Amino acid sequence: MIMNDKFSPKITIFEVASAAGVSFATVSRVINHDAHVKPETRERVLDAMHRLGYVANRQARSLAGGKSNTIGLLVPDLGTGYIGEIIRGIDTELSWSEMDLILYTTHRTAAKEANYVANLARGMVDGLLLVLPRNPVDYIETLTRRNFPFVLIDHQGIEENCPAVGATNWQGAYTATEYLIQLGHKRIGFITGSMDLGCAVDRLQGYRSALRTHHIPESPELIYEGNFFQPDGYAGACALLDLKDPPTAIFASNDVMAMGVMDAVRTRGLRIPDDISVVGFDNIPQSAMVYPPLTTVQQPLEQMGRVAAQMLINILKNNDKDTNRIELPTELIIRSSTSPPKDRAG
Amino acid sequence: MIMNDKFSPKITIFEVASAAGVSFATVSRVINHDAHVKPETRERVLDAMHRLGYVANRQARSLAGGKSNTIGLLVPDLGTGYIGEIIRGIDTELSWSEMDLILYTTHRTAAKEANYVANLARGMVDGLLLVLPRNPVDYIETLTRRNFPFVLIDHQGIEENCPAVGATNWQGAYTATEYLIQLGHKRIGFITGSMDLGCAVDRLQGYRSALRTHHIPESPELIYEGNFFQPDGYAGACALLDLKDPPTAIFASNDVMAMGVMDAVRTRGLRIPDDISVVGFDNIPQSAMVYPPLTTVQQPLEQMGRVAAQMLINILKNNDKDTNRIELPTELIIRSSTSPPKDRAG
DNA sequence: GATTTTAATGTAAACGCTTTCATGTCGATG
DNA sequence: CATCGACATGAAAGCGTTTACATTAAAATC
Repeated sequence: MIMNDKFSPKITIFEVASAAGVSFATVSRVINHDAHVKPETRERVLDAMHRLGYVANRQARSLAGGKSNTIGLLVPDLGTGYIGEIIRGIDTELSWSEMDLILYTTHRTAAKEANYVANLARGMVDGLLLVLPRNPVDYIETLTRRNFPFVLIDHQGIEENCPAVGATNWQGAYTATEYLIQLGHKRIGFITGSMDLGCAVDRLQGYRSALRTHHIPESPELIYEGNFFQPDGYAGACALLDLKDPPTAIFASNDVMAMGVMDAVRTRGLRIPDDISVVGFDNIPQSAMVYPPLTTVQQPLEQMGRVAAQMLINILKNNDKDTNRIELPTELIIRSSTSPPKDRAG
Repeated sequence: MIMNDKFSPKITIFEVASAAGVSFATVSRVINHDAHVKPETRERVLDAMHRLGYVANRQARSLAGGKSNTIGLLVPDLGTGYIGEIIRGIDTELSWSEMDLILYTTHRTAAKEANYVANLARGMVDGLLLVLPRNPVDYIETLTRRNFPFVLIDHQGIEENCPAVGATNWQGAYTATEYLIQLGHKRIGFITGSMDLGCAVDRLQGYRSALRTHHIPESPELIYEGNFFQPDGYAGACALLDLKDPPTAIFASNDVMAMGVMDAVRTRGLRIPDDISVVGFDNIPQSAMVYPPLTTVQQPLEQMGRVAAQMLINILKNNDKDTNRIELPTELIIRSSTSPPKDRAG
């Protein structure tokens, strides 16, 4: 039954009811898996529904039932594939429930973000999934007070405790930095992400801690503030390579910037990893495809989406208010963009 | 006004109406930009709405008005960034109208696709945007007969005439092939996409036509049937390079497969472009970032999304049934993965 | 100034469903 | 045999809008 045209004139519960010889209320009960329906009756109704090609009207259900069976997904943009991975996870998980997904792109505009949230929370959707929220402080408190279900994805707040899934950014950056140190690097450049994002802060902290642990003094000039975009990587690498005492390795806070770094390094006629080691963060699909393949810290993006969706559904179904922050482990993926520094190798 | 809590108890048109001292019908008129409202009254209502933080209930509007102000977007998946670009375009265009976007991922399952379409067309959405539809024949006819608005994106049907936006795939492949021929290549390998997709067929035809035009005999063994995924590129390249008389250039039907080709070529210890030239199709963001940067045929993905959204909105608003297939021009982007063949260059 | 048009607003009936409450049926109980 | 409960079903009241249709007020016509 692809699409039942013969019956095109709207099939409502009324039609189904009369076809099955019951009242429309009974049909509604069947739809909603109400226990108080005789199995035989249920069968008859189900059969009629099938025969007529009945499809429930979602808006009507929402209006009457007070829930939309829709969850809202707010993302900054869709450019990098980073978000795509997360959505894939969400989508997979949602396909088990009967929920629909409404997509909103904020284009990194904080105002738009707050506005969307305000509207959505007024009944358009039953729950909210917020990816990489810009400044959620604006609305999280309200959402919480209203008891409106939501889950933050990839946001480490300094704020209160609320449902969120993230990755162990600190740990990931720490491990990667330590790896570089163990290769023999002493001067390691770092390019930050947008510092208004918790994950960017955490990564920087991880880098710093690793240096501290290994008694390598931190040089402010080795830290370049970027914004998670590729040109920042390029600019950052240029700035770092222009230092009198340039780094032998550069750690970019995400893969996209790392690509920019690679570009800059190559432009200068330097080779990766022989002259400069490069490390990224995220493990987006193309990081394996660039040349040389990028050593990076893997974020379990798809899994993050999955887990977030599960959490939200759980809150929705069981009104389980106790779900809290979950951190998924990152993993260092060693590829070919890193090696011991030249002077030491030689 | 981020979110008006003081008034949290549901604000409906009734509340607004009494606050503005008018009947609720008038409020509805204001919302729907009805001409028959005195400007002064409209002002008063608008003011009340703003003060109370009124947000219209979408489900109710849909139910009563018969339209959902939502358009459905059906995509195969979100893995490659290819779709992301298209969505970006759609999203941009939609942000001007008041439409929402519901996202459905079919995971390349034809059955799921038909099913979604069936459901959606029954009132959940006002119109449908179908990206890279799998076998739309199943439902296009029904959709058309029902007069349900939809636009196909990136699908060249052999079928009847219906609203669609695509790219000049044939032309793009022709131009790229011709470029390789002009570089001096005589044996050019070709890796196809999924041949159940119109665009894949067109690209193959473009390749063939270019050969024919330049009187180069077509060798069946130089054509490898792929599926648009990276491993197909790898496998295809291996097969082609294993020929007794291997090609001096390989043209993959999309960038993702071209990456696979590059991988295979490097694995064999051959150099790009010195030993083998590689050309892709799509110009996805990472094609500029791989090494060497990939020569490819640019598809105006973002623009395709934009145009498709415009078309749909146009159909929706003006019931303009005359919109038809639009083909956006492709463009050959020459980067560093191509050069004259070795024997001739040497 | 009485009458017709037109503009502005109000009234009430859908829209398709969920859900509470009331009704009816049946087997079991005293 | 009358009574009680549990279970199955029906009836009806919303849910928050849109949209004919009806009404009123104001402007225009003669």
